[in-house]
Amino acid sequence: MTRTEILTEAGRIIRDEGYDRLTMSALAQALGVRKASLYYHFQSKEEIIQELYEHFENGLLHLSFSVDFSKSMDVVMSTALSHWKNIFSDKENSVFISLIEQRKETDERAWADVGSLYLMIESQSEAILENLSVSSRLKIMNVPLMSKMFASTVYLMLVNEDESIDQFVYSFIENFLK
Amino acid sequence: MTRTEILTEAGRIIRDEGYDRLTMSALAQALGVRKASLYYHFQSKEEIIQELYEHFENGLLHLSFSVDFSKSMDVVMSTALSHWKNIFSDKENSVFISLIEQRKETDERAWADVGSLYLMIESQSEAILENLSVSSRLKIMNVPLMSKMFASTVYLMLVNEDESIDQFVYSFIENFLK
Amino acid sequence: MTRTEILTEAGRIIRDEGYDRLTMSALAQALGVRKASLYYHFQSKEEIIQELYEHFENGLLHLSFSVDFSKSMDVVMSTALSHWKNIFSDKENSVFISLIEQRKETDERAWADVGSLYLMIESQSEAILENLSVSSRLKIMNVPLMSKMFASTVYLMLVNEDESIDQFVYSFIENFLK
Amino acid sequence: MTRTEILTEAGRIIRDEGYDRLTMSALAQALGVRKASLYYHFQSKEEIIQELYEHFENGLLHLSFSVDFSKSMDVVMSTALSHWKNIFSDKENSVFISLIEQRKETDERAWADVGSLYLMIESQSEAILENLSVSSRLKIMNVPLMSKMFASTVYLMLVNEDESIDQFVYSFIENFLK
DNA sequence: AATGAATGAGGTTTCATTCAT
DNA sequence: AATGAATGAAACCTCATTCAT
Repeated sequence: MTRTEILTEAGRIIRDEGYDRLTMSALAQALGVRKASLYYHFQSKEEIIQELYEHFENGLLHLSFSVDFSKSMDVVMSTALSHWKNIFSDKENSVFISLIEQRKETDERAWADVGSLYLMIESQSEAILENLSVSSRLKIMNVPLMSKMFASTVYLMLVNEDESIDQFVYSFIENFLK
Repeated sequence: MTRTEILTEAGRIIRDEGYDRLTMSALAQALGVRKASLYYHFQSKEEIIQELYEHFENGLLHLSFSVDFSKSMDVVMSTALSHWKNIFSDKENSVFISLIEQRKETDERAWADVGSLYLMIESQSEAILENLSVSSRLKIMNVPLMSKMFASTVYLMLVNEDESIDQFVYSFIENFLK
Repeated sequence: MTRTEILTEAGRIIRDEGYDRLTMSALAQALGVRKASLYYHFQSKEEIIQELYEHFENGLLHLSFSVDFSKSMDVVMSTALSHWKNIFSDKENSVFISLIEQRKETDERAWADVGSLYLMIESQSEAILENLSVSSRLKIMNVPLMSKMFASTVYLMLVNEDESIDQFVYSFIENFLK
Repeated sequence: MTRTEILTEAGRIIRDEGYDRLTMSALAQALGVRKASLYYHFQSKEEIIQELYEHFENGLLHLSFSVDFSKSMDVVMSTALSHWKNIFSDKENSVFISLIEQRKETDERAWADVGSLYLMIESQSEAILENLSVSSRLKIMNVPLMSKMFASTVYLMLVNEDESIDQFVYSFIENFLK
């Protein structure tokens, strides 16, 4: 059993059964190991949780994302959407998102991470819309305003695993494409 | 001590200290009462929580909201915004919102309530935008799309107590007012 | 089960089985009660121990002791000896003495109490010897010096339950009686 | 890492942090080694402790001590005092003394060792006082009695690291020197 | 000579709950 | 209407020890 295996299982429990079901007993049992063994790898339950945060903060929140703006608007938007959907449906990331959504009201770190996650979507949205607008492919006047609205919608749908997100994005394209 | 007093204090703890800090001990102590006394009023902790849900589902989620569309668009939107802000900043409601946000990943009822809450905002937004659009006061073509985006943004800002919500709404008005 | 009963049993365990055998499990079992019940009466194990200290500090260390110096030297010394022996053989006090002797190297409070206990013996010894000396019944020149030596010997014998303490005191009287 | 290094560090922990802080984990960590490594050198924690006892019983308690009684009383006493102070302040011995003082109520071996240690002081004191008395340099009649008192005082002061021990011995000399 | 990994036993504490009063 | 007292279950954690490598 490695640190990573423990973290993975801990994440799985948090996402599938809920944060408050993550107990050292449950974790040990799920790993087919005795409780005490967990303490060989981690000093405390808290350390496990902090490591989960760290792991994902260093990964998910620092993902870079490049778009080829020479492509048509359809393609640009589809690419972005795929990118986001992949991020949010990725097994590992979904653990993190579940964690911070459950803990954001209680744990300042989670709260900050929720903010960062939203900001990631918003800033990427703005970059895309800005570019498309500048290249006169979008009939949008107030880009920052539109970006905020677009990002909010996308963010909410991603977090809630709302499957109609594709439909929304296509609608958006249709409506604002010049 | 009444059922209501217990519920109020339980809500306060959930909102101010977090759901997992709501223990029968903490609740009793906060009420200046012994633990056992709580069981005179409620059969279990679960009953307290379910009652909290019920109380707010019957109140907050069924709030009706009427707008006087004879007023100018500014006034209509301002009124709606005030209405929403009042709802979300209301002490009692903030308890509920905090509860469902903390429990939505774990508790199906909370998940459903989060959905309902969002829907409330969305349907009211749509009604307003629809009306303003029909009366030609808004330059919006696709009202459902715009409503979704508007509602998502407003909802996120309300939940996060983002104080720039006024600014957002005014920007929106400026941009889409004919 | 009362607080006092718990304290009594805790003391008994410390004295008879050793400080490190005082566990909440052992204590509960000895009292015919479940572990959790102890926490109704005390917030923590530490609280039990501090209460043991307090109980005895307020009792044993503040014992007043009056001697009738009109009696003969034999009687005065016998009385003092009985007084001390009673104190040290008293069941409750022996618990405290055992506690502080076991903890004095680890726990500052115990260390201070050991000091106080010795001082009690020393100051009472000095008072007695001083009086007997002033009334010319003792052939002692340097009373403080002699008191210190006498008190040290008595203290060590009391703590170690050395049964030859009577013999020592009688020897002392014989030797220094005018 | 040698057996001796382990014993030294174990002793250091006992003296500086207290017997109950001596855990195999703490010991290993202090030695910059993994827990399991300790079991290469010792079969058990108990073996470490027994070895500590043995080591010091064979050393400290069997120390011989010779005095040159041709010197003046001042010198004889000063020499004895230095001898004792050196023993008790010696780093290695202080470990042992701390150990037996902490364990004497719990561990019979410690109890016996405390007795032996005291006896060492007492018998050496008696030898000195006897000699000085026989050679008419002390105005002491009952040497055994005086020795016991002197030894008790010295012992207590040594164990408690009472720095006024010099003052006490000088007072004693002044008072009983012929 | 050392250690990575695991573990059984047991430690303190918290929790929701019960029940006689 | 309230509570004093108790409790089973389970939480987190520590400890000495083992064993294959």
